[in-house]
Amino acid sequence: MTLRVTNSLTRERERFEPQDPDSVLLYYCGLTTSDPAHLGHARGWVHVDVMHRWLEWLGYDVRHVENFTDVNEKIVARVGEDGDTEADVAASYVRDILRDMRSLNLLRAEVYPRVSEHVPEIVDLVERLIDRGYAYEANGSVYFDVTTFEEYGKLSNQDPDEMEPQGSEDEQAEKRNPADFALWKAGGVDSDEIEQHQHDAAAPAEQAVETAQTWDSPWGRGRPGWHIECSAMSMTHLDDTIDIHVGGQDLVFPHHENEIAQSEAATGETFARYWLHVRLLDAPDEEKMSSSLGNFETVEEAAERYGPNAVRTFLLSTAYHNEATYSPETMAEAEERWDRLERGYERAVDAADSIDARTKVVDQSLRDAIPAIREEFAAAMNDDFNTREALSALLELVNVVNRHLDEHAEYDYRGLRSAVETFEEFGGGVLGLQFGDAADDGGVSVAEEMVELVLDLREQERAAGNYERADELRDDLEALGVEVQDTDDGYEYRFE
RNA sequence: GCCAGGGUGGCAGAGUUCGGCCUAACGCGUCCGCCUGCAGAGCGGAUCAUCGCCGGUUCAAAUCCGGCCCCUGGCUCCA
Repeated sequence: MTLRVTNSLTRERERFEPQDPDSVLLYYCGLTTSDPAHLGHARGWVHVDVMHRWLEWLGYDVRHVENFTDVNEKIVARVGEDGDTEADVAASYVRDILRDMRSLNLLRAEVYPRVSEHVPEIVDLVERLIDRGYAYEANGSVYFDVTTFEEYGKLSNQDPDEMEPQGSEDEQAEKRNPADFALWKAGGVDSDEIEQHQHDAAAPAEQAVETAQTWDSPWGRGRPGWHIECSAMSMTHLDDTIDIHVGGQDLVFPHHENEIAQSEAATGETFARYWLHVRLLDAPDEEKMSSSLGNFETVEEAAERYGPNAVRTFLLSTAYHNEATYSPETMAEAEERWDRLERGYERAVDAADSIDARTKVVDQSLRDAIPAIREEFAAAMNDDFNTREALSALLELVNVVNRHLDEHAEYDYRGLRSAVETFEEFGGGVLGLQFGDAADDGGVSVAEEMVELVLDLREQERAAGNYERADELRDDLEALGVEVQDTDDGYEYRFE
């Protein structure tokens, strides 16, 4: 069984074979640090995270690089009146974004390179392109001449002649072809452009512009173009040719198309062998969710409100390249799915813990189901990272466990243990869900002891027939986020 | 206009690459039953889809071919 992925370059599902059979070079086009991260970004992160985890499960050594674009007009537009600078604003958003990533239990990338720290590499790359005849200088700016790269348009399947011009009017005047794009931009940033992106609390555009970073180059002082960074950082931290390049599908053109052109022109080698594009998340009004439309739910809000596991369950409940809509309803459903999964896991753990490891009870239907479910999960992941199906397989495992527990007076120890292992290995290790988080820290917490104290009191009230009082106590605990369930063997509870 | 991707039950969403195991998964919702002081959780059962429309190929089509309708994204900063 081998991994197959849908390659945007060919628009076909292909067998995945990295250059080096033991390792995978993975690059993800990260964020421009000009706004808080929203759920749409999280969709990309979580799917890339799961790809990373699955590749490791398959035995590959994964080198994962994810950039931050910390030099950009939109960042300058966020400069406030309190004396901060483009660099300060960017650094502050980088911190927030890394915090958001941690909150979603993402595996760390090996490197999070920033544009501001790679200007020398960018300048080198631009020089190479000029030397090789693919780029030209004009008034201190440098442009890539798209007519020199025959395959220009191969990713987005477009003809440069039919494309609309890229860049501002001033740029148009100095470019040879309308579709040429900037590799290096002379001078600082334009205050009119900044003004367009500014919010309420912004500093006057003229003042903000003063804080924009510029660097020396062979063409004079200036700033790197938008696309060149990813090429430079990908080559610097990975290699001239990488295996997988992932990004949002909104980046197909022009960003990724331009990356291919400038990278392959510079090295003569294939830039990325497999291009995977994550579909944009739709907002409740069915428009795409995006920073520029301002219709987003931030990662911080969502993680706080629903918890990281429900958020991940939501994002993984749709395959990465399909349409997905965020709404209170779809999110609520994801919460239910996650709850069912976690309860199933906890039931299996509790049941296994409650019995002697030496018991000889065997439930053949349980034992047979588990390898089948494992196979289903692996097949789903290998089929272009079909996380929806993978999640379904795990929910099937919940069914199997529950049925076993309900239908048998004596439990199958080994069967339950392998179910628990499957939850942990696939749900935890691959999908990055965190089971039994609250109870995970070993000893019994004070909170638990106090909840038990209250529940013991409630049992006394129930025994005395004071149901009204008992229900009050249960409601009070519920209000504090403690879910109470009565069973034949007494109460059970869990923290929500 | 050009490029890309979609339209599957009340909702959500797999399956379409390589047609048959799809009388269509998993979940949510609704209804009934078991259990329960009640509730929840769980279990059992039920409800719910001629897979956008029309035509074709085939022993066989959600899956292939042709036409049509509708939707979304990209072509401008955006994961």
